[in-house]
This record gives sequence, structure tokens and C-alpha cells, in this order.
Amino acid sequence: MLQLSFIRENKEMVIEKLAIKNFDATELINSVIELDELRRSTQKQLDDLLAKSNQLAKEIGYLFKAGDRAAAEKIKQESGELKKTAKELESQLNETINSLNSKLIEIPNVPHQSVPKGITETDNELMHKEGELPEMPDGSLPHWDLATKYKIIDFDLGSKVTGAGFPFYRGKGARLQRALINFFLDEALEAGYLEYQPPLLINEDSGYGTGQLPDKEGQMYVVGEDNLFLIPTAEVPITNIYRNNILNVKDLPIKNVAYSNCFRREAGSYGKDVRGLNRLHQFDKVEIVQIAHPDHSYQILEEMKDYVAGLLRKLKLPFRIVKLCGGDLSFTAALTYDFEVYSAAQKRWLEVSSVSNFENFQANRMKLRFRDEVSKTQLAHTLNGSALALPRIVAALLENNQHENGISIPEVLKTYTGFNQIDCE
RNA sequence: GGAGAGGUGGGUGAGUGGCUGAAACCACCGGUUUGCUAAACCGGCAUACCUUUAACCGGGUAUCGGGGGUUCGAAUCCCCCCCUCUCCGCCA
Repeated sequence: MLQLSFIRENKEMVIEKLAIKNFDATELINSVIELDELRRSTQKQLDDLLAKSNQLAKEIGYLFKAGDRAAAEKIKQESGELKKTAKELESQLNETINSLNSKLIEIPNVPHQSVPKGITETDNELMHKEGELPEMPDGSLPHWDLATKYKIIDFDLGSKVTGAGFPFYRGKGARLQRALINFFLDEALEAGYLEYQPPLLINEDSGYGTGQLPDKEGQMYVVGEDNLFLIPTAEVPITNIYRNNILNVKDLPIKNVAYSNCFRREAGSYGKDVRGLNRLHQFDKVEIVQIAHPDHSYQILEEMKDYVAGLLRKLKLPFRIVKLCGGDLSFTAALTYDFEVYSAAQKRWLEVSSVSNFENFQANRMKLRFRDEVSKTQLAHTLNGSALALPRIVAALLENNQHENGISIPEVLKTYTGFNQIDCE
């Protein structure tokens, strides 16, 4: 959520920048500013009224003490009248605040100045490309066929027990999952992140804080009985640790890492692009989150980008980094780098990580502040990135490393897997 | 799930209807004193919004788990919800 004062002071600029996200905010911004003016004048009236009635209440107290009952009763009446008006004003004020807020949360974050214009992912800006695209011999298979051939992932069994998009990992497949999780966590610890193991369900306030609610509840699994939501990413519980907090400037940046299962309904996506591991309802991900001083958040974003690149380099996967264009940028992000690995058998790039700076957009929603050098409170910046999401990494590893007799494991993972290759049982 | 006890500022904790935005202590910050450190002493120390200001300062309102209510007036009384603790039940 953008700050009201920011909108008020930068109206034209906000509208202009949101156009890069292909969002016409003119009407919303105008009505927000209008509602804000109404809110302020209503509050002024109400505050003045309450000030008066507080004063009267005090007088009544003194009069009672002095034993002047008659005078007290007289003021009491006056005070009663004030109260009626105050009630009306209060409900007016609440109404205004509510409609103000509901408009305010419809306004997306403004993109960073470097974000390119564009509508779809084809307009994203290629930043970096690394690694040789492997030449696959004839007869090389996509990962879903490899998974069956080596009995390491069972999609059908998942369908039977749960439904599509909930695979079983089996034998070396399961151990590969565990190896990747541990590898990613260890790397993050090395890079100075603090490990958390978060709850997999979150409440409404948390969903609101990071921006999943109120709009995207359709993308989350809901436990209606208890009004809880299964997390779509560890970003949600980890960032919400700091909801309603005032941090000390000395504590910044905060660097957290968490492994979690992630649950996404992915309503409305079907077809070839979502086959196998390409899109799941439940998957594993290691997520890095940072809470940063506004002056340093973009430098930190670059560091996070380099960190994720390092992981892919160690896994020897060919990858590229794109900067998302305005149209592809999420509602909450100001700047996002997507990482894509090349999947040799599918002959396409698969998104494996998204590293974003949200500036103070999430922080404003969840009231995440810090006390700065001159001990004023201001909103912090939040950032996060996948480091990494497993399924598509696994897909690429299986496809790119296959040979006649099996699938070889990258060097860095061998101590984690305890085996050098996946082959027929 | 049942019964009981609680939830007050960064922490401990006082406060059962008005002079309490909240005692006291600790922590923290500034100062005095002081070979250094420590101690002692003095002062400061919540958040949000409105208003005022170039800014600081100032004035106002709200906030004692959350929401609603009673009252001229609520941390204090009433109702609902959430959370914590103890006991019982169930259970990995």
C-alpha cells in the first residue's frame, strides 16, 4: 500500500509511473485524495467536539466534588447533546476511512525508475545469460518421462491420493529433494542469513500484510473452519514476523532464510506448460527475506540477485536473468529480477526464482518501521527471493544431466545426496 | 473440548469509575560528579492521526490484547472474540 502523504505530494508522478504497469490510476488517485480531504476535515470536527466534551466531563467531576449538583446536571445535559453529534461524526469518519482504505489497497506499487515498459513477459529485459545450453542426444526425455523411467517421482500416485499437482517423490527422488533443501539452506547460512522454520498456515492479518489478501485468496488454500490459509510461500510468515514492529536502525538489514512447503491453488492454469514439475499445487522452496534501510535496499537487491546466480552456477545450470517489465511486475513489487534455467529436453526456459524489492509497499501495510539515526520512525523496505524453488530446478537437473545409463548428480550435491547418479533400480 | 486464572508502555509491575497516557523499578538516551570503569545524582524516554510550523516546539484526538456497549466521564463495569498459564480430557 502506498503512503497517503506520498500520493498527496506526488500525484502526477504516481499516475505516470503506474502507467508503466499499464495501470490507469487517475480515477483512483483522485478519489483517494478527495476521500482523504474529507477524512481530515471530518476528523478535525470530531476531535474538536471530543475535546469539548472531555473538558465538560472534567468540569462535571469538579462540580460533583464541590457538591454543586445543580450546575453539574446542567452541564451533563449539554455533554449528552455533544455525544450524539460525536457519534454521528464518528460513524461518518469510519465510513470515509473504510472507503478510503478500500481504494488505497487497489493501487499497485509504483515501479522503480529502471523498469522497462511492456505488456507481457516477451517485453522483459534480458540482463544476463550464463552457461552453455546443452546439446541433447537423440532419445533424451523430458523430466516427467525420466521420473517414471527411474521411479523417482510418481505423479499418478499423487493424483490418486490427493489430486493433480501433488506428486510423490520416491527413493533417490525423495533424497534429491532433501539434498537440495539442505544445500540451499547451508549456502544461505554461509551468506549470513538466519534460518527459520515457519508455520505453514497463516492468519488473515498476515495474508493482508504481504499482499495476498484481500485480493488473491483464490490462489490460496483456505482452512475455513479456523480462518487460516496455507502459505503460498515462506515470504508470508517470515516477513510478517515484523508486522507492527519498530526495529532499531542498528538491526538492519535483517536477513532471514526459511525452507517451507508452498501451497498454491493455481486456479485456471492447464496444459502442456504445466506438465510434470512445471507447476505444482504443493512444492518445496527455500526463501530469503531481507528487511532493509530504504537507502540500501537496491544495493541489497543486487546482492540477492548475485547470491541466487551463485547457486545456479554451483549447480552448473545454464540460466538467464531478466528484469520484469511493467506489465509482468506483480502488484506489490517495485522491481523484480526473474531467474530462468534452461530445460534441455523441453527446450525452454523455466522460471526458478523471483527476487524483488517491495520498497515500503508491504511495510506500509504491515506497519513495519524502524527508528532511524535521529530516532524518527520510518517505514523499512522489504525484499525477498527464492533461493531456490525446487521443482523446476529438479526438472532441469534431471533433463540436462541425463545420459544413456542414468542421470548424474552435480558435484556440489553429492555430499548431500550420498549417491553420484540416478539409475535403474 | 471442559474448568479456572490472567493479558497494562522495551521489560518487571502498581492501578476497581474523574486530577492516570498511566506510579515504581529495570533497561535505554542526555547531563553532573568522578584517576578510568563502576556507583551516585539530575533530566529525558509510547504510537498513530489531526492541527500549527520552513523545520523544531506547541495544541488536540485516539490507543492499557481486539471489537462493541453502559456512563457527563472507563485501564477500571457489561457483552463478544483472540491469546497466555494451570488442571482435566484427547493426542504426534
